[in-house]
Amino acid sequence: MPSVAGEVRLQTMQTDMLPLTFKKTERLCHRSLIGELFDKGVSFFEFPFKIIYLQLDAKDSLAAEIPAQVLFTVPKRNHKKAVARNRIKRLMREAYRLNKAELYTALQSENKQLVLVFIYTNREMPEYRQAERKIKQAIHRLIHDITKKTSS
RNA sequence: GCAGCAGUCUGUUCUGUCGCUCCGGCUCAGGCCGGUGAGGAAAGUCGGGACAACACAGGGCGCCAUACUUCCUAACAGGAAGGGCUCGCCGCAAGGCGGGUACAGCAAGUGCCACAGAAAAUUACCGCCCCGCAUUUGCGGGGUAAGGGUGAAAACGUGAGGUAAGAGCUCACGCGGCGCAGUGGCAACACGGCGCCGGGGUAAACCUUAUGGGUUGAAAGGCCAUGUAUAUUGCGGUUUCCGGCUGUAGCCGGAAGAUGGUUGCCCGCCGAAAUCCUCCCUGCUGCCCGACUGCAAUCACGGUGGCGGGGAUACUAAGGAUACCGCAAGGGGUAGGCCGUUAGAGCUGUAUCGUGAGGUGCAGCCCGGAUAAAUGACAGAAGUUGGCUUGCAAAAGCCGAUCACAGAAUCCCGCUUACAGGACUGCUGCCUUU
RNA sequence: UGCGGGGUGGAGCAGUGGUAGCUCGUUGGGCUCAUAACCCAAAGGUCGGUGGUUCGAAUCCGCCCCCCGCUA
Repeated sequence: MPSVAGEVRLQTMQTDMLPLTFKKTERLCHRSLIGELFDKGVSFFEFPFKIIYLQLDAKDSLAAEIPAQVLFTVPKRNHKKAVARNRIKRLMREAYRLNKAELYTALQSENKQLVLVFIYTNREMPEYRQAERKIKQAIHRLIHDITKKTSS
């Protein structure tokens, strides 16, 4: 029964410490911060995503209790129709929302804050499951990068 | 029943889990509860408005747009009804039905009409006819536009008269145009009558006529925060003359009137802005002292205004200071918030008026408001549809389709374009049954 | 959001109603021992699409598609 399996999966995730919400404070809305991110941020590819992130040093812009602010974007060049762009962004956001807990705990343990952007670079429409897998991989790599930087 | 054409409407639903936007309520807070949430095209940005800022006595020219009539509308290049023209089908015909239509004027002027052709608009190559000279084919002058050929298009058509040959030159019938009055119609127009005329096409060629049009767009605009921009620099100016009143400081009227403004140009018109007179110390008092956020932005310091007190200095409009007005130049900085912003040419129902687009009345309802931009993801079920299997059929089972076009960005009315499938209406044709 | 410009052989561009052209490139031939240059010749174009106006449209008009640019 796939329905039961799906519900079980969600219930197990609910038992985690962090809730699965995705509020406005977790999204990157500040114009100048976005500019700074694209200007100075570090980037890597996890096909079909390009991820750019920037660690914030002082607590200048973000509120203290928020570990990270994120932004999802799809270039108009690859997807001409607004419907397609909206859908891809929604899928990305959903995958991030369900898998961000690990990143948050890692950041809190390192006492760091982060702004990051996911850019969808493929011309094809994504499958949800595939997108979720790739975003998980990207988050793992992100955690790896952060912890390595602090240790070195 | 099927096909074609034209038009109208609709365009997936339910359940569970986890989420998002806005609104309301509760909570010290994390958060919780309730409600709410894409389209017929939200698209293209092609018309027109609302709204906003700036501008604006008025007239002429220019520029842009529109173009059968009447009506609808806030308005439109939109729509409705009607008329003309045209195409298709049916019919022997009269006519009927359906589709299309940028449909004012070339008979106001100017331009253009390749090639061909004599000539593309004051035509004359071949031809026909007359006269003169040669008397042989021909040459010269004139008349003519019926015939020939060219072309997309050749100077009303047919017949008769007429003539040297011919020609609307004349006549009959017909076709078309203009004018006049008549009948029907609100009108476009239709019908028949009289008179005159026969002028090719092209205005999606310039143009003419009529009508309309201020410019810029929510990145408008308002408030707040930040910043040295009310910065700074240059030029010019904050009047002159006349008359009257009169308290001699001004007031009233007229003329002139810089830089300028008025839609691109011209005329014309508009067009005038100001106060003060040193500095220091001190008391009381008012205001400012971060928009947002937040339960809360206070006090003090500092700044500034008012009313006082004290001290020093100066002695009166020559001048000085600051301020203001217009034009030109002008490097950089801020990149945030709130309002505008969603109750509206609104939606639903109903009655009524109208052929119709639509109008009016009554009742009920509140129905997105985001801003790197919410309206979603997953799972299941139903529906639709395609394929396969079973079955005479009805139907059943399995597999598939992330199930048409597509996502609000100030709002509204239209137009245009995209659109799986489904429903309905009208007309035409064919077939079947009665 | 508001607006502007453009689409013509393989490439870059002319052509504003009357037979679609130029330069480079391509192909064939010549010249040369050979290549380049040079000379001669040839091929190659639904003029972005689709309707309309006109005797006639790349050109004029409507609608649609695509590309580029400006506006913070």
